[in-house]
Amino acid sequence: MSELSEDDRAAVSDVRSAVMRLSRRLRNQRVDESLSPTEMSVLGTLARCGSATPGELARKEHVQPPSMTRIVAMLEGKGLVRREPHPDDRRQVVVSRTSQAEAMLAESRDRRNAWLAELAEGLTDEERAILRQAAPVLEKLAHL
Amino acid sequence: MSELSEDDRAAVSDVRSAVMRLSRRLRNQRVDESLSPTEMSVLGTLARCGSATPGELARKEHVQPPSMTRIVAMLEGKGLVRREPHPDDRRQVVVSRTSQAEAMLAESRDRRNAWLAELAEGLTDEERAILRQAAPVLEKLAHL
DNA sequence: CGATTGTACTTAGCCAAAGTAATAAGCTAA
DNA sequence: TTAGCTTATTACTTTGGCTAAGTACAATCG
Repeated sequence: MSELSEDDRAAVSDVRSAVMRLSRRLRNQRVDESLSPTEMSVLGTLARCGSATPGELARKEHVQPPSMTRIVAMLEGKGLVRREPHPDDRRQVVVSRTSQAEAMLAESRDRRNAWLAELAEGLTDEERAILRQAAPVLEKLAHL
Repeated sequence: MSELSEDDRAAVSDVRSAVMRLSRRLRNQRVDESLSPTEMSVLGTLARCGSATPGELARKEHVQPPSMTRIVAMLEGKGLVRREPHPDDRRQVVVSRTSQAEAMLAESRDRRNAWLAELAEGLTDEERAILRQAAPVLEKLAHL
């Protein structure tokens, strides 16, 4: 395995504290009041995967199964997600988005523009470029 | 203000979900069992600033003053922080680290190496370079 | 000088989100 | 067929923020 430089150590330490602060702010300044960031994230995952069982979703989101059960129940209550019996295994459940969820996601994407624009004001073009590069790395880090 | 590209929008959206996932993992996989990431972050801030009042710390960490009061109380209870009266203004309090905190931080830094090394295995040199660049941008984003 | 207004921290109580433990139902393989 | 594993769920707890209200002190205005 590769050795870490002093700079790497400092960077990860900085990323760590920045991530904690950002996560707090994202919780408060969420664009859609009715959906927590995690619920939003689950809808995003479903957008990529099409459909999945609660267990799969829990693993992907790095959340315990009971939490995912709760999140799915919430989303189902809001009509954003459908729970269907698994064709082969009657223990399992298949979760998929409803058309209402797709409409909601589209609208939320629009509303997010205002917030993103405001956020982007504080960054230079160069910084935004760095962020574009960093997004997939953070994504990878989150799944490691 | 500058307009955002489609890529920028996608990047910020990805950063958002990655940050939420990472923050959850950081909460669980913390190196020191007895200290929450926020408490750790406060000690780090104190390491940079030397000493500060609870209000200053709350602003730096983007937390409400009552939360900081509780965090400082917790740290004081563990003997990691000292609360002294402000020399000029008897309303204020000056918080500073104890030598025990410095020892703790040093030990934690050592222990973090194992976790960092494991984490680094999954990243390429290029990705680590991106992370080094991204750290200050995330920091800036968290304070915007 | 005294009253009013403002500031800094604290206390008390609430809430959201995630975790653990225990349960129920269903699959699988000896 | 039964013993043991897996999946989802339910019930309860923990954590870590928040707001509102309270206390003590400072500063300012009449």
